[in-house]
Amino acid sequence: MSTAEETADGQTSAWGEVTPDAARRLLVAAVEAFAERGYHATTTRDIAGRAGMSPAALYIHYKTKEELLHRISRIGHAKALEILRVAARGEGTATERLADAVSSFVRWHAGGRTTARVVQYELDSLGPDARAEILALRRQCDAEVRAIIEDGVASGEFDVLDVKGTTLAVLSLCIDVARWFSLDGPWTPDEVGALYADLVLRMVGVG
Amino acid sequence: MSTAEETADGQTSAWGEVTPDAARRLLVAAVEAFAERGYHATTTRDIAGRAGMSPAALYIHYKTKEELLHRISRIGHAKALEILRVAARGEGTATERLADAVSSFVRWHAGGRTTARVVQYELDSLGPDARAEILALRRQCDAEVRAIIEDGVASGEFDVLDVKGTTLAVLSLCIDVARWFSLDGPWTPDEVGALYADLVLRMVGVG
DNA sequence: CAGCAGGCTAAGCGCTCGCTCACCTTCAAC
DNA sequence: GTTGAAGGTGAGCGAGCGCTTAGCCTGCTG
Repeated sequence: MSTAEETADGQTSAWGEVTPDAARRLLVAAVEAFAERGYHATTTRDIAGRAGMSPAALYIHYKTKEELLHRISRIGHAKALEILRVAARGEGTATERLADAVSSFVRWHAGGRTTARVVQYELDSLGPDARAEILALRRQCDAEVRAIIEDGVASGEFDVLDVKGTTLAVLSLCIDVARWFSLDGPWTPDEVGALYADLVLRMVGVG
Repeated sequence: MSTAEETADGQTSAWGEVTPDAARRLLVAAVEAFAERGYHATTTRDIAGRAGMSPAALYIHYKTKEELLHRISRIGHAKALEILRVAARGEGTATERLADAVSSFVRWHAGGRTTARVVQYELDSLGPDARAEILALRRQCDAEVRAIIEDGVASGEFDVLDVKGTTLAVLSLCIDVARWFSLDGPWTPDEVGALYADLVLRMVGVG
């Protein structure tokens, strides 16, 4: 195995920042377990077992099971925000930037749906403080998409009745990909990304 | 209290078919608890407590905690399917029927989001047999929406590149309403229904 | 009134959970 | 070669879980 690790669903992980090695293995194991069964149905024994360690080893690197979820959520949301930022603040027309944002955001949710599922659906299992921190990142994601749509409306590219509602719908559509997407299904992440970019452009009145 | 019961989020329930009274109270309590905390984080003691009964009372009316989820899922999916059927098989053009289907489906997810959340997001907590039964209902929901879209394509009302993918996206958009909608937010269920019907018509190229 | 079936509870069983603790190994520093 | 920090284990604690059981009310039947 090289230094670039692979998760079960083939996504090149962004967990490189997590050290030491044992802590990263535990984190990756937790992502897979949480995605499969949900946070509450996952036991610390299961996580440690997947990482090839004893149950007690988990507590050398993490204070609680919830800290694992918190770390996963923060890193995952940071990655999602980065993807949207790059697209939103890139060059090109609002149309091009929106298509870019949607297709790359959807590709991330489809290709890394193990991570995305945890990040998007296990939020409520966090305590109030951690939850508030993550919700702040989420609001920033919303702001990036809204900025593109507002640009498009201002330039006359888009025809949108309700900017806030449309922004929410676009993000909602992308996020829900993590719920239904499967690599066994008929589409690749790239294909869903392209399809969704087209659908979203129609939603904002392009074409 | 009248015979028409109200859940915490103000939805007039469709639980009238559940008898006797104690069994219905337990079911409504379970819906609320599952929606708030998720199936695995909900205890049978919590459900019984919300229904004003002792923990043991639950097992007079239901064999297991999972049977509660199963019953909720089946009744909820049947209701969702009925909503789509009425819209899909009503009179009018494909455009009118699609708008009707989306707005009423979204209204159900928003107004009864307590129920909808359980129905749409706790499916994986069911055992294989129950899960398969519910997935069959879900496929019927998909078929109803797809039929409308195919009608619209055939009549020339719609311009759709990928009927299967667009059907999935439409349903996905509607379902995700249950995740984010809140009565404390800026919209009523009716408003979201109208907004989403407009967005979906744009997705299928009605313009 | 006695008999009894259905609905309910208090108590608690067996189990697994998140988490801890006493102890062991490895290895770099001196 | 000794030491001490870092990383790991096996055993197990207290708590809470889903679920059961013995027995108690209540109201209908004869």
